[in-house]
Amino acid sequence: MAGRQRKPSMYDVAALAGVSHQTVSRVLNNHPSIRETTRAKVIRAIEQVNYTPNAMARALATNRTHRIGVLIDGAGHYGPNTALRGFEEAARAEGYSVDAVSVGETDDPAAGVEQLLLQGAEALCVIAPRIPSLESVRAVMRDLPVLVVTAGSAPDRLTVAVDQRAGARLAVEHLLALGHRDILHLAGPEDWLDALARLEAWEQRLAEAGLATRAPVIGDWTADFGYDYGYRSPEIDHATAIFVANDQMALGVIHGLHDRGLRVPQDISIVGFDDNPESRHFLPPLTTVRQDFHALGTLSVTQLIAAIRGVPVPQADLIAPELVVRQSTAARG
Amino acid sequence: MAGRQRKPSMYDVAALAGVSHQTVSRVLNNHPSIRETTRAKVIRAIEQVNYTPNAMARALATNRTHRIGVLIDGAGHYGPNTALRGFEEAARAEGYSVDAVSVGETDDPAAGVEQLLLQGAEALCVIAPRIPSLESVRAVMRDLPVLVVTAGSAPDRLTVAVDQRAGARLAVEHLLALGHRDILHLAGPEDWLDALARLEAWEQRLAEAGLATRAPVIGDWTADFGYDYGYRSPEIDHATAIFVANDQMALGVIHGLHDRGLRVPQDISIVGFDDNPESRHFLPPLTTVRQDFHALGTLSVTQLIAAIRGVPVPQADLIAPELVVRQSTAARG
DNA sequence: GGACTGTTTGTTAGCGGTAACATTCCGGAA
DNA sequence: TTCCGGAATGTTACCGCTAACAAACAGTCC
Repeated sequence: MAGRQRKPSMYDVAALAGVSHQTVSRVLNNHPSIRETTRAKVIRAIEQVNYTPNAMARALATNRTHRIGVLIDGAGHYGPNTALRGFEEAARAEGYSVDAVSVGETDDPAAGVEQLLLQGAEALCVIAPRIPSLESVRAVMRDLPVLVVTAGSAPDRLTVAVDQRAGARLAVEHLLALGHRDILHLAGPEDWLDALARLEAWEQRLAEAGLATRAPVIGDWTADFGYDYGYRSPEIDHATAIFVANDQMALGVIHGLHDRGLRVPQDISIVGFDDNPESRHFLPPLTTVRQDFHALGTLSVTQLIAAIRGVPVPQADLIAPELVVRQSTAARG
Repeated sequence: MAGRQRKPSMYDVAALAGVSHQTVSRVLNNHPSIRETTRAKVIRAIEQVNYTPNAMARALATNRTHRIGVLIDGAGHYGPNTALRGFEEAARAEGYSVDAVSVGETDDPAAGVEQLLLQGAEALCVIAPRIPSLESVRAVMRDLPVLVVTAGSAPDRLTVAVDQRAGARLAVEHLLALGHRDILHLAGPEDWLDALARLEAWEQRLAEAGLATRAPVIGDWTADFGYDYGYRSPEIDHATAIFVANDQMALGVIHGLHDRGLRVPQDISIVGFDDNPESRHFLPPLTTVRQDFHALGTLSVTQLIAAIRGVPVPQADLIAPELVVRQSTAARG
């Protein structure tokens, strides 16, 4: 009801400068045919009344909001959060503002999408998506550009991703090269595409090496889960290495193994995924697969803005991940 | 120029339902005097054309955006990020959307504030502020409600905070009780109010105990910095305990001490601050001070919305932090 | 039956911009 | 001087909604 205090409008500026409101508009939009003296007058008036344009009114008139919606899963985790920061930064540099909605396990992603549309998003970006998020976005794909930041094939939509499969293979190959033959996998939640890709690549690489794989354990990304797994899981007794789907769980696994009386890497090797800034300071420092999350965000903006403009976008190559070898892995004892 | 595809408006709905556009508006806003049959007709029409209201137009007409701006420092860190999630969640529940701008070390916070205002924020929240952010917000305090999530006194503005001083005292007292007398402090950046509060409380508590304090080292919140400090700092030779300003740095410190040949807690005790979800899985698990960041965000929303409505807001009490004792601290050897 | 309620609906005028068209201004060519 | 054409400015309409007022339509009461 109340309404905030009214701010000066173009008409106030126009009156003060002795011109029409449209002239003020032209000055603001750098229209070519404005006399230099007029422009100066207007600018002075703008400063005098401390005018700022009203983005809502402009959006209404132009039918352009310059706003990009981001639906983000697991915003509390390092990877998604870092990607979001990169996205935000790049978008701002291009004159777009971003409207981010984070969806948790229990939230309905469709509600998030709806909110983004209500706020007038011109395009949508889905970061680190779980399958439900993907589906809730499918319905709007014909109305506006949608980009998904994730592994997984995508014939119909835009995608930007670090190559999860390649990353997982790097991890497994590293362990194979060290002589490990019984390599377990502690996976991420099964409704996360990235988790799925890592799991599949692990299975596949082991199959290629002619090794049997045991059923992976499905975790929840948290260190707590990792601890439980490391402390209790019976299968660990027979294995010499574990490929863990993210660094946080890996930290927990190391802790759990420690409490169980197993030493890393002497008794068992651990490889993580992501390369969080903290991972190099675990005890022992964690061998892991680095992904450039920030670049992910930046690249997403490039693609989405091209799509908004209607420019044909070359489907970006997958970003290559990188193996970082530290002390949590060693040759099979 | 281009403009997205035009979506159906109230007029389209009105025409289809055979009523005036204003009646449609009334249905949408739950105006009391609408005949039930009419409401049904309108709702059916809304569904038929798949109408969604245009938030920009509504904002223009009402001069209300229902948007809250958040300026966030250190969005990459656990604490601020978690607070932001809590804030976002609570705001959405109240029917507000949040526009978050994250400012890094090098960014100009004033630019962030300006963007938030341009987007029509009705109120501003500053999370985990460094001093420059606070100053850039001071200028707009008379135009709209501003709330700062931080320690530090605040006669003029709204504040919500975990009691940093109390937290730091808990940490120091714990160490004193264990018999430590030479307690170092690795602080956060000096332009962070929270870091400052922790540092001052450390100094003060030691002074009260009649103990001398050595000049604290100023860190940057990162584990890398903590490692360097733990590995190299000469003063550590004389100390038996270190109070570290956050958990990430504490992780690095433990690593650095380890590489230096010092054992935690046998040779030296470590207390952190924040209680990140990972901290209980450090080796050794970290004794630290827990802050409820999520509650911080929720509480902020409550206060800001009250302020927007013009309701007098009782200045909230400081949220009490909690000491979590784990294995990184032990009685003085 | 007519004036008097209150409920339900319609009409009109903005909110603050931009787009499209109309107009004025000006220097140069005829 | 007159006329022309582009540059500079003004006018009007409209984007999609809400607020304020006006109108129509009951039902009540005397």
